[in-house]
Amino acid sequence: MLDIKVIRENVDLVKRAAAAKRITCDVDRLVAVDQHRRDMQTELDSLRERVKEDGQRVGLLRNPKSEWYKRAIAQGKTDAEIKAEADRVQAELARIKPKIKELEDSEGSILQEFEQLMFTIPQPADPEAPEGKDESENVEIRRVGEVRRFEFEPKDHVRLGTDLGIIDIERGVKLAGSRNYILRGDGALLHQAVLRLAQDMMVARGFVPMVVPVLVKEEVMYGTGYFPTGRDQAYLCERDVLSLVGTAEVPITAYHTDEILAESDLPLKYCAMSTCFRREAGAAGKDTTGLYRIHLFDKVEQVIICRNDQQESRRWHADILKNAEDVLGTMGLPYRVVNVCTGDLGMGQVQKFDIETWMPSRNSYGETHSASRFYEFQARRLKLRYRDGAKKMHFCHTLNNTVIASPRVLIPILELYQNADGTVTIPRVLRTYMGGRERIEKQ
RNA sequence: GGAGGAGUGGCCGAGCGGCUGAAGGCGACGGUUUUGAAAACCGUUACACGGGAAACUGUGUCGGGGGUUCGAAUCCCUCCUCCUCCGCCA
Repeated sequence: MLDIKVIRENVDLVKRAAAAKRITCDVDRLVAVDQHRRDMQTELDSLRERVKEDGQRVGLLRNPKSEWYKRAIAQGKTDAEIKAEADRVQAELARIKPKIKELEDSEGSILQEFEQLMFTIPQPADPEAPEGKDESENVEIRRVGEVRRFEFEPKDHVRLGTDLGIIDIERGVKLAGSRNYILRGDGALLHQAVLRLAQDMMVARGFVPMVVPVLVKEEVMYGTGYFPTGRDQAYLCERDVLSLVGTAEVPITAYHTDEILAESDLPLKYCAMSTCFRREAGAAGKDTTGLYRIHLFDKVEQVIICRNDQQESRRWHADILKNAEDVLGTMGLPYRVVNVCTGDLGMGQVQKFDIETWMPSRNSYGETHSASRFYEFQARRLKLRYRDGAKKMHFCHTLNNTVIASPRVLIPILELYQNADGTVTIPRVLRTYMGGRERIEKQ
């Protein structure tokens, strides 16, 4: 959400920014509705002021003990005259009342439209985000790690996992439909191992671990920017008006909703491991094989809430990016970092770095992490504020990044660490979570 | 799920139809005093939207929504949340 005052004064800029993001929104309509809304408020305010003042007068005129009443008597008015005046004013007010009600009703619908339009205006991208139409124009920033060359014919993770008895896609689909899977034995353990490793690293870096709701209220989805635009990507529990989150970013970022924090509280660093639910609507036929694009996965997410300062926000962005890179680094996985172009940015993101990890079966880097900063876009929607030393109120800045998402990350792990005999060597850092074992063998 | 009770400012807590955005206390902040600190005393201490260059000013907000009334924190309806008891379940 942007500040309506800023939109009013920068209509062209907002339009251009939306165009750069390839997001359609009706800025002109918003500005018109805003004007309408303000006119209406002015009118209503003055009407209400009158009701308030005159209503009070009625009370005083009807109260023989009031100063007003005594003064009127002193001026030579009779009780009957005073009563008549009270009746007159009261009758007049009674006539205004339906008019106010009528105005209030139309104000309601205008406010509603205003809010809806506000929700569709994207946060302008930062100048550091490259201009581009879609993900094909993302810009690679760096590559880290050696891509392994195989001296034998490598298997993809599905073949490998199926042969080892640790991945069972067929039965996953039997139970839950396409894009579902079952991990068993060392597959299940490996999944939990990477999550634990990631969480332990974050805790060591001062992030507060949390366990959060994954079924949340609509306002939380709106607040974080996933609604209304991304509504079709979410599983809804309509009977209860709750939505399953696609990431723990949602509940963590919304944690301090409606609060006014102290500047000294900031930055707040949180992480949470949670299950993530995604409908993958519109992705039919895309990435259909294996554990890449699935409806349900687990993820450790990191979120930072910091002061309203773009430079500081940038620094934390670099920080959370490094956290994720370190997780991949410690597991010895080769990856590259990509600066996401404007056309591939979401509603509220000002800049996003994706980390893509090398996946032999795809013969390319595949996205495993996504680090975004929002400036105050989410904070405005969530009313997430703080007071500075001079007691001035500001919206916070928010940022988030994946720490690890599994089973997607199991793709590079299994494929890159496979051996000619079909076994998989367990990366050293994961062994403590796997009973100290060195390899995964057929079960 | 059934029966009761309760939701007021950062916190505690008054108010139960009018001049109450809300007494009092605590906390926090600023000041006086002090070598410094404490104590004491004085003052300040919500948010949103609108108007205004600003000073300032109008409106709304006492869990949410609706209603009664000239006028509602106060009365009525409804929803939500929390507490207690009973039932059920992990």
